[in-house]
Amino acid sequence: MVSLKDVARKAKVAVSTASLALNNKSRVSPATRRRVAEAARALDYYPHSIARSLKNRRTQTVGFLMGGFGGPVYAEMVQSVHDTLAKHGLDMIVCFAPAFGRLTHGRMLDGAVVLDAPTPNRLLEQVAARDMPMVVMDREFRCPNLRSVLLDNQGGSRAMVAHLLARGLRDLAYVGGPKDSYDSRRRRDGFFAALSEAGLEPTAEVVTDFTEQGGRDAVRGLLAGGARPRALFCANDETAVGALQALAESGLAVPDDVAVTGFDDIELARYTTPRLTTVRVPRVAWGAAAAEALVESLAGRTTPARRTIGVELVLRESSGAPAGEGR
Amino acid sequence: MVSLKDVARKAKVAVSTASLALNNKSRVSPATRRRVAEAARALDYYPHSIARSLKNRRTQTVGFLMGGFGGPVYAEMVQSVHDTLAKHGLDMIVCFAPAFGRLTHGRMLDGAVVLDAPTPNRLLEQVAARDMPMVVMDREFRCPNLRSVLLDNQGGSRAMVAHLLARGLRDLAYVGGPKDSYDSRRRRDGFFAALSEAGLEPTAEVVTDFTEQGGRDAVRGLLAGGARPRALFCANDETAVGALQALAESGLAVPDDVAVTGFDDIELARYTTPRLTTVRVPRVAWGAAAAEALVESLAGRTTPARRTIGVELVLRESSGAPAGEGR
DNA sequence: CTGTTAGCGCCTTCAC
DNA sequence: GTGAAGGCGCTAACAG
Repeated sequence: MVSLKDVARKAKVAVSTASLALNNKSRVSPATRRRVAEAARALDYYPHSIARSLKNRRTQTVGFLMGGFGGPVYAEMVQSVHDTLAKHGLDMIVCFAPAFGRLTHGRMLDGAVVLDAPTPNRLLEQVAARDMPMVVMDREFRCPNLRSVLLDNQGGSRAMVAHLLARGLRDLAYVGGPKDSYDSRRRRDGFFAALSEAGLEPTAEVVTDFTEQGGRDAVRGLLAGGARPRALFCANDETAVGALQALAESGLAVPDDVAVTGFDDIELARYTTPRLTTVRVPRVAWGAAAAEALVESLAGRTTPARRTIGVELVLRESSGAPAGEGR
Repeated sequence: MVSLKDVARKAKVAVSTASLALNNKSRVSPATRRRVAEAARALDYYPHSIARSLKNRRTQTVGFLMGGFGGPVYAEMVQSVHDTLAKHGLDMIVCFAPAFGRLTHGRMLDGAVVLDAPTPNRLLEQVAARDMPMVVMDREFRCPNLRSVLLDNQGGSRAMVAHLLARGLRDLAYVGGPKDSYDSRRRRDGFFAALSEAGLEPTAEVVTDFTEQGGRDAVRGLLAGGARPRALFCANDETAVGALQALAESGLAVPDDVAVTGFDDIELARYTTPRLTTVRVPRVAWGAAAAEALVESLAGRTTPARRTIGVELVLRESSGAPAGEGR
């Protein structure tokens, strides 16, 4: 391990001078600067990030707290967060709940992006109180050092309901997600609000866990119970995929007997039979916006405490939209 | 920011004593230990990881170098690597090529797992030479501080070829991936070896970029050129999905006119029409094995320089396997 | 058992 | 323009 001291010795200057020279800081004579640079190169010197961080009180690293990359929704978004941070010279460390406290409290991180519903507000408040800027993507939260970058889930649900109603469908069933998820709750809010504004009530409501399996089971149960909605509004695509399977088993035609819609626009949505009408969540833009917000906070600039990312309806055959649309 | 010094002062002991007490190190009298613990709690003290790392010369963090989480193959594997490392008290920092040198040279990392074909061997050698243990998942490499954990790509290809031949298919075309990918090259090796051992030659060979789009274009080209293979051996699933689309466009039936096989067993493979026969890559086991190998290296234990992870044939309808198999 | 001392590698006043 | 000294927060000898 070659340190600045070694470089200084080789260049026959004091460590401080070597430091200044390498960091282009104060005025150092061109001659010494060159000697130092040369010595550094000769020794293959590389600054020790940890030592530097200790001194600067900045690690150039931000954490991304999430529940797991498992789902098809996250990958692109995480990538986007990473890339955006990288553009600003920041590294990203992926962390799950167990490590989060240690990482933040230990000041291993300069800041964090959070997308993990189970994490309690209290923990976020604690971390924020220790003066660590954060951006949350899965809840509204008013607190110093904390900003929210959220999806317009309600808007998406409303648009979807409007689409279904416009197609003349009236008996809509809601196949929902976990109540501990912000996105899930807001999607539900939008659905119910839109429906009641139209003077309607849902035919049925079931709750699932946002998985394909969960969707299949829920819809099987629904059908077994004798319900015959004209449309299933599923709160995410994976659930909708399960719903399609359950309907196929029962010999019900989609969309002629029952229309099905999802939410997220995962890749799979273009491959189901029929292809799935859904709400596109702009994952790249979402992640980038979150990262940018954090960068601003780190720079000490003031930014809106809350930002909303728009979503977009994607019409395909599962809701009876004309074939060929929605690629 | 409350430091050990504050705790020591509050507990009326020396910093070193406080350190010992909190880390349960040397024998400290129960009374002092308690006083220190209490002071720490009262002050809401948390050790500063960076300072600790500087001293210990260990960051408890390992890097995962990859090309991007984009693809459907990576998510599960990365997750598995992460979880395995977490079990050993290590954090994982995801890094892409541009940041890798800085992170390793700056000793921000204790070690690294590498899965990124474009990264030159030379860089890995440099890093290894700086005494950083690494595990590579995408190349064979003999070098101190470096071990390989690889997929049995050849075995998978051979098994697949055997399956196709057993179904009586003879005119096989190879739809390959990028030549700079280790997995891609090995899959090709296995295919050609198995075929030539059977005394056969491929009908055609095309190269793609492992994407769906690439597969579609390649197969379109193949068909436009007048080729009429009885089976398309695609070197990954995404390519195979593209191939299925191209065949559908041409009105060719799968598997009756042309059989199609993939490699990886991504989720999508169960949803194509017909469902895709492929080689299952055990992503969780693969990631875990890589992580374990790194942990062993970090602990200074000697481990085999190379380990191979087995793969498994998954028969579905696209190769004419009886429906109902392969879930 | 506890305190004193000496760094880890770097950066940054502050004199010269 | 350059060097000496101090300290970031923590740990590990070594004394007492």
